[in-house]
Amino acid sequence: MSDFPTNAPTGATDDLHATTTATGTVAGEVVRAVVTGVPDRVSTDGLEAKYDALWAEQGTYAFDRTRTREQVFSIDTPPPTVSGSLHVGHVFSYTHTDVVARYRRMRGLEVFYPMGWDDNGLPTERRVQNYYGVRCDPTLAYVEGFEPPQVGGEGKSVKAADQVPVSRRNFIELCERLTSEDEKQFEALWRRLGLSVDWAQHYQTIDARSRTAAQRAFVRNLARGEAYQAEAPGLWDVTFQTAVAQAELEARDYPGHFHKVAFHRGAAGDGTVPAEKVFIETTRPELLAACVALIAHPDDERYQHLFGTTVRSPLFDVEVPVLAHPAAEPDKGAGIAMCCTFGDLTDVQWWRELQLPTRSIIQRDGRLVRETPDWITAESGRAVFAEITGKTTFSARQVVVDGLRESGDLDGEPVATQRKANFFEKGDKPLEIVTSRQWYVRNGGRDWTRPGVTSDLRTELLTRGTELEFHPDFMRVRYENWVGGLNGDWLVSRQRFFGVAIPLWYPVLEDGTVDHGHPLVPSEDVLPVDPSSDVPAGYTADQRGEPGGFVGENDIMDTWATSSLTPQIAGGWEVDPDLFERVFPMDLRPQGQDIIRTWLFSTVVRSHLEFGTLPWKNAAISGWILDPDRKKMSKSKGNVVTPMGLLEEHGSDAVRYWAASARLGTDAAFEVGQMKIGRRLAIKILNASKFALSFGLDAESGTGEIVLDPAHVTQTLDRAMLAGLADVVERATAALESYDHTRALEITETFFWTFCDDYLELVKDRAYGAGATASDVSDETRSARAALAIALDTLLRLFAPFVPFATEEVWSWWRASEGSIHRVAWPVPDAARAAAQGADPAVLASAGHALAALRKVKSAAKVSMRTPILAANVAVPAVSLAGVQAAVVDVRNGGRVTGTLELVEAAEGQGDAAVQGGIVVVACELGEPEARRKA
RNA sequence: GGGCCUGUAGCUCAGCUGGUCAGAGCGCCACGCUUACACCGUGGAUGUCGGGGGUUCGAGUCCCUCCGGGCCCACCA
Repeated sequence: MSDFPTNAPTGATDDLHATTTATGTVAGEVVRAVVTGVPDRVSTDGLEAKYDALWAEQGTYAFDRTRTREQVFSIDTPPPTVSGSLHVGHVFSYTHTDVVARYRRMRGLEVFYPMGWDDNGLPTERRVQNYYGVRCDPTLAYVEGFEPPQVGGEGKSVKAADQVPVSRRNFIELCERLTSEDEKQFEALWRRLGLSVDWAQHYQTIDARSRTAAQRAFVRNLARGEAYQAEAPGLWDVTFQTAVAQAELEARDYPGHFHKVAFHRGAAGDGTVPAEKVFIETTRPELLAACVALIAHPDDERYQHLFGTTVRSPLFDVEVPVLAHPAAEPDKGAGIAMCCTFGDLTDVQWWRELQLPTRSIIQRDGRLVRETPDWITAESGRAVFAEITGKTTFSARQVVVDGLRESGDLDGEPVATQRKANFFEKGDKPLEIVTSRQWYVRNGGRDWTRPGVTSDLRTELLTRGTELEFHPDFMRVRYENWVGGLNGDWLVSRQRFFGVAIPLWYPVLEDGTVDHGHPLVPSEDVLPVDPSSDVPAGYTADQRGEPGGFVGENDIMDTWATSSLTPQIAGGWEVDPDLFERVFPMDLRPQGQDIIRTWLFSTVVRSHLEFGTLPWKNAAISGWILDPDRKKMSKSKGNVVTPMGLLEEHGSDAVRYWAASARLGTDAAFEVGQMKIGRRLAIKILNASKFALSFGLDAESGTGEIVLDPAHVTQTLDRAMLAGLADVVERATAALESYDHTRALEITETFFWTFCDDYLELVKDRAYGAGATASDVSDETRSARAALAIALDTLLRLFAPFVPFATEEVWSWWRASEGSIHRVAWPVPDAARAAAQGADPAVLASAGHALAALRKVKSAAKVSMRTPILAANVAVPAVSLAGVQAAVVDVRNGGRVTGTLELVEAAEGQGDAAVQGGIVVVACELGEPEARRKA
């Protein structure tokens, strides 16, 4: 990918931007809207394609990079893994982000909303291998114009032997080729969902810009002493044959057996001490040959006499010391442990602290070494080992256990046990511990303070955690637990082939050995480099691997080493400084809770080390999608219900509604029912809007002018409705400000249904203004029409972040000249409140209850709602009486009361406040149910 | 073993700093083709707010405890 695309605003986008400032109804000004193009029959079908195209054409979501940092709201969007497939969980969480983006945009902020694609890492590597039938071999040279042996080996894996080895650069090119296809599909889905992403702002985690950023960050870490290499025992995956970081660990149940094994203590030559068997218990008897000591707790009574002496191992007959160490737990196993190099991390601790020798027998492929080790000197021991050389740990265990049983050193039979073992999250064999040279970046996992700084890095990072606003707040605990529990620095090197290379070379000394201690570092201006093909400064290509020459670092970086830089990559760090200063530090990082320890934390580390700041102010954490049976929705199940299928079946607004109904940080059920409700809401918005805009239009053309003039709103009921709406605006805004989109939606939705069911029913007769012409309407009619238009204007804006397609459709019927609704201002309560003239919102509630009471009579009488009421006596609680009276004309119209409507104050205890606000129809005379006249 | 979240009508969930908080929608029942909407409308029924203690004049709402569900970390002898 080339340089960051610039977005010089076009004329069209310029106009749209201009409308982001508060104007019209939002500012309480008079707006004259021309209604055109309201369809006879509304539908949500096809809105996605129609408006996606329009938004793209008009650049509705294009980022205007003339804005300053204070005017920008920047989002560090999670780059989805393109080699996987999107599932409903993605739709869910990305919708949350989009709601925030749309809200902030309407608040007048210029939203920087990029999209990245994560094509780094093992899933892509495997997919490229199978798709093209190749594998990456970094030792090979780049081949210009390489064509893979096959294209489209989808689904079936190609045997390693049949894969054609290619250079890393060729492999990366194939990756980019393949993922660009995936990206098209992903983009199509996101567009259909209505994400207001600026599609000009996108990146791939393997593209040149990302590789440059990752290498630049690493080189700078190195220069500041934050990156270092060390030769040390570490967790190792034998399947993938790579080192694994703490963050990639997963503890899983793993079946094993306890073996009670005897070590032998010989009798003292002078006969003062008798021969003794010392029993240990182990689940890894195959490591017996790697034993370097037996270790018990210093206070353990049982072993006091053994400390400082030696014992001999069974079968191999190797002498090992018995030592004391507080990490030994007396109540575990036999209380005395066999320390091997290396069975687990405790062994590493003992080995390090007690300065034990290294006796490694497990190779990087998970098999035992092929040569019998020299520390086994006894003939019998060497003979036993010869039987297990080159075997897998599993086979070796069989041999050793059989041998122990035969020699009588196995006490009893192995006892089955269920233990926890560490696994690489993508692997299926327990991790081994092998010694290797690796690169690390400091992350507070080990004590470290920077030169000239007194604070410890871990403390600094914990402080950053307190500065970051987590939504919901309790997610911070996960960050703190993780940072507090780190037990080592961040292992960033991986012994894989596909990924961003560690940008280093090493000198080869005259004797042919590689001098890892003095890496050759590229200057930043030549990045990105691939050390396997590029040549360090001052050397020539033919010096590669030669004495006096150089070798390239073969390792690549952890995928998180790139992903931890997404704000820098998307923001154009060092590539586009002008952009970077307008968007960084970013405002928001949305992400899943499962990657707080990886993505979130590593991004904080990188930003802290490089800039001494947080990478963003807010972190919005979405929950999981659960199956109806309350289990986390599995990938397989999630793929059965494809996101695109969902959108096609229910409509994007509907699916968004379902997603937006779930709070941040809370798991949500996959609920088709919620989507149906969302669809209903979208359709209701279309229908109610069509109705609210229909009054006073020219009957012939269906067009006309609607005047949104607060001064026209003179009637109490209309003012009360707007007073209620003002409260809704205030509360919904407060909710969105605190990242509580669910609440904002709920508040708006509740009001909207009241607006439809009660207010619209109450005022429609008055709004029709029977007999009135367009130019000559009564004040009452004009008031209803203005109130309807103002309310609709506000409601559409409130709904726009959640239901972007239906609201845009309605907007297009009467406000198209103002551009997209998604670029107009978010409403403020003041405008509606001013129009309400201090009216009490309760008037609408009271009138609505009165209407409901009248409807109840008809419902109970099983007659149509059109049935006229000839006369009625209605008891109204004192608190509501004035309100009902103030809107009595509308109540009569809504209830089709043709005769007398007598309102009396309800007696104490008359009516139930929970039912129609306590309003009771005491007596009622129904007219002829005209609905019965069927053709 | 440590920690976080969660348990409210059949289902999905609201109930914010303790006092109309016992709610919404779906589903269910009955009715209704009303000049926006049958992809609809109107009305109705539904719960010892997981169990048990406690604080309080008063507790889904605070405290303790137990039980159930989900998740994170630690635990590899």
